[in-house]
Amino acid sequence: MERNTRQKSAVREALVVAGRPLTPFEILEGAQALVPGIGIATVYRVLKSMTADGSVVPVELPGSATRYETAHRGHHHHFHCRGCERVYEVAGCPPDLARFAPPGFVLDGHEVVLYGRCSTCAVAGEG
Amino acid sequence: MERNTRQKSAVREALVVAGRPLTPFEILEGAQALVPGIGIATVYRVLKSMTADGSVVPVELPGSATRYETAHRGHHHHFHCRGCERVYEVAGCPPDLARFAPPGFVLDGHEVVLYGRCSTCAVAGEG
DNA sequence: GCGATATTGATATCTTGTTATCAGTAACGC
DNA sequence: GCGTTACTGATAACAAGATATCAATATCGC
Repeated sequence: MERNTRQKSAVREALVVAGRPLTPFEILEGAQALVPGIGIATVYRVLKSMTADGSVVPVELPGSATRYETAHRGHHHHFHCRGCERVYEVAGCPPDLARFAPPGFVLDGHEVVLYGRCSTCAVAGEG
Repeated sequence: MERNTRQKSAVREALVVAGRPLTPFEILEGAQALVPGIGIATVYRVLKSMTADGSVVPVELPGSATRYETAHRGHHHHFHCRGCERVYEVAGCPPDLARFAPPGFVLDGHEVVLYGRCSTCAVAGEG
């Protein structure tokens, strides 16, 4: 039978607190604040089971490692900061994307990724 | 001094003929039709130099290997077929994406990826 | 509290995409 | 046509992300 462990709670909590998609390594850092000593293997294991049970969903963006976010967040897209490499959730979605599909193509999904600088990096001018 | 070789021409030709972003392996297949015996290492080498001189640009999409397309094709996006995994170019672009960026965020680029079935796979029902 | 066993942490291993190595080949200025 | 040397093909090596291994530990029904 599945057991509730401090490690699983820490992973879930790290994702909830962040409110944005995190890489396994970012999750590790967040979870270590709650459970010192937690290892990356455990993070991957927990993410795998949470993805399987649907409580967490993978977020794949161009050219970077898979991130994870809590499920049931509604349709949304992402903003990828070029300064800190963090990914943020953005509400809203361009209407009528189907008109861009070539004739005869069947559209069943889409992904929009915005690039630029988050409020912190825009001010700091870093990166 | 740089030399023109049949291999370089074959890689370029494969990209031009396809008219869509190709993976290094797809390029290899296309180039082998022109130059039997061409190897994957050469494809990578040629792509690297063409990317460096700007005649070819890398196309990174979520969850798949980097593809390459000829440069100077103007602003466009891509359609990723779930059936054959081929990626097609799509013209057009949703207007006013800046309104989706959170307050204080500076937008300097975007990527739109459409998913579904290309005309061939839509008819075949395969995948 | 006890015991069965699911889970963990450290690390080795695997996978996929890409690059380096190196001897043999071919492009091109002459 | 020749010679120099950039280029090629086969394959070993790398890199990064993810998974497997295994002894030690912690959870939870009793």
